[in-house]
Amino acid sequence: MSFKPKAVRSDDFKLNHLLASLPKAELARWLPLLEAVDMPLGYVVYESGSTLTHVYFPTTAIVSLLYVMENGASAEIAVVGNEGLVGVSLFMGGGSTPSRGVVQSAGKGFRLKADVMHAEFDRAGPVLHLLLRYTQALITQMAQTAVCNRHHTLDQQLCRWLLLSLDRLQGNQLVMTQELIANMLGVRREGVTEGALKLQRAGLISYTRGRINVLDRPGLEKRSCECYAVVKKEYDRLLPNIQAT
Amino acid sequence: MSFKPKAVRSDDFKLNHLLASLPKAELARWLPLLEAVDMPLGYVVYESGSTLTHVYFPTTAIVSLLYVMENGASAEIAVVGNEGLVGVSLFMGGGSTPSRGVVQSAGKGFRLKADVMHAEFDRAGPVLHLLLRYTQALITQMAQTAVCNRHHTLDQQLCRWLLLSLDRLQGNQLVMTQELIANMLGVRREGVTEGALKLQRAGLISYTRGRINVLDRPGLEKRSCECYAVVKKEYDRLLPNIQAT
DNA sequence: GTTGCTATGTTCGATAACGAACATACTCCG
DNA sequence: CGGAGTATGTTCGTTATCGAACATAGCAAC
Repeated sequence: MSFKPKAVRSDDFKLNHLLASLPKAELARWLPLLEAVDMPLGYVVYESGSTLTHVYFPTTAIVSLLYVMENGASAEIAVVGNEGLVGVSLFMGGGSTPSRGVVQSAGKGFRLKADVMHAEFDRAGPVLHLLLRYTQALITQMAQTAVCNRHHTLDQQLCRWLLLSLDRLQGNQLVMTQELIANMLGVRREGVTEGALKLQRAGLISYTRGRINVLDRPGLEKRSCECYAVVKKEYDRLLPNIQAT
Repeated sequence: MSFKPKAVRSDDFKLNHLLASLPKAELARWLPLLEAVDMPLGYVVYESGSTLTHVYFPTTAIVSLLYVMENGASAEIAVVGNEGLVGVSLFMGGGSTPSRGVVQSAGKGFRLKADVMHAEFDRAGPVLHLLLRYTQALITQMAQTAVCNRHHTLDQQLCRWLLLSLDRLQGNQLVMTQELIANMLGVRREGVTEGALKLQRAGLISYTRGRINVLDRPGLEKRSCECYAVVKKEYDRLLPNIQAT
């Protein structure tokens, strides 16, 4: 029996929408090179300023891109789940970026080595255009985060954030503490508690110790600011083959 | 005498750092296709959701990318001057973006038609990598804007904004009203007045009716939040051939 | 020089979020 | 079952910014 390096054997990769939408030829090239990885809560996918060694394609995990300031405070810039990929700076140029990628909801994913990614990108084929369209959608999310941070209330932003996370998960339960949410939004934990209480009292969610059940999704959308819809619409426009979970 | 379509005759294009850093071969192709344009204050380079017809390379003008909300409030996402280009969504994919590009400081620039840009991009040569590195720098600016909007005071943001604008101009005078600055930052005009007064009293700037003179640039940098330096450093890293004005 | 417009300055109460301190309550583990 | 650790709830004074209203002052056109 010969040694066989780890390779993708299941169809799990299809859970990632970018991987699922690859043309057959590229998929055939990628499959032997994709490495399945566990992405536990808090795992740092990449560190601010460090050279990226892989690009990650989450399937069931969610990764937050966040910036940590000199004084330790942080703010989320964007969130990436099964709709996308973590590490755009690898193919955009530079190979690093002044933010951090942290797993915000535990799960699995796949990764591809940097040199493989570069080679694929340099083929200048359909993969390039797919990745750039994804990056454009990510840019929209970042831009909208900036706007949202400027103008919208914590309550609105909480709704937006819950919806963004929900879109990247199966089911309607989020496993995360209010403390974690506060860190992502860059606000105090108490503020999240108050916001969550309002939502619970209104019957939109219910939660206990790190488990949030969304009971009324349309209700959340109503309470959210426009930012959620703007971003969602832009993802759908730019990546039309990629359906929501 | 045959008709000669308008073409670039002066060396003004070199004022734009991206154009100046083009390899000779690409420059030769581009020169006959570059169109010199006036960019007056308030000129809308592109509108939210509209299909881009050109990519703009400012030389002496500054363009703000901003998002206008449903209720009319606005917030700046990023600022582009002679270091870059307006209209990345044209080559990133989609051809439009949910923001608006507005001339924030009058001046001149050059533009290139969409189909020319696409053709250049598809050559997958040095131009592609240059444009993507620029886009990566722009992404950093957007991300940092999000962080800044979350955590920093109006006074700090005002300093950051003045410095960002100053970097994109020759000289040390900014021609813009406090009202305009307020619109860009997404704050009240009164807030800008108070911030500007503090800076004037501290001897860092002096101004009258839409003309701001920067007297002490290092002083401004000290009062600014870290965001300015982070963004500047990233531009320098990603576009090393491109010097500040 | 007067009139009108625009830019800047000033004030006041209202509000959203902060920072800190502390109270409760669930759940896991022994 | 009981205790430790963690998650959530509550309160209070403080601060930055808002929204609105109004005052001053430079500049331009007649």
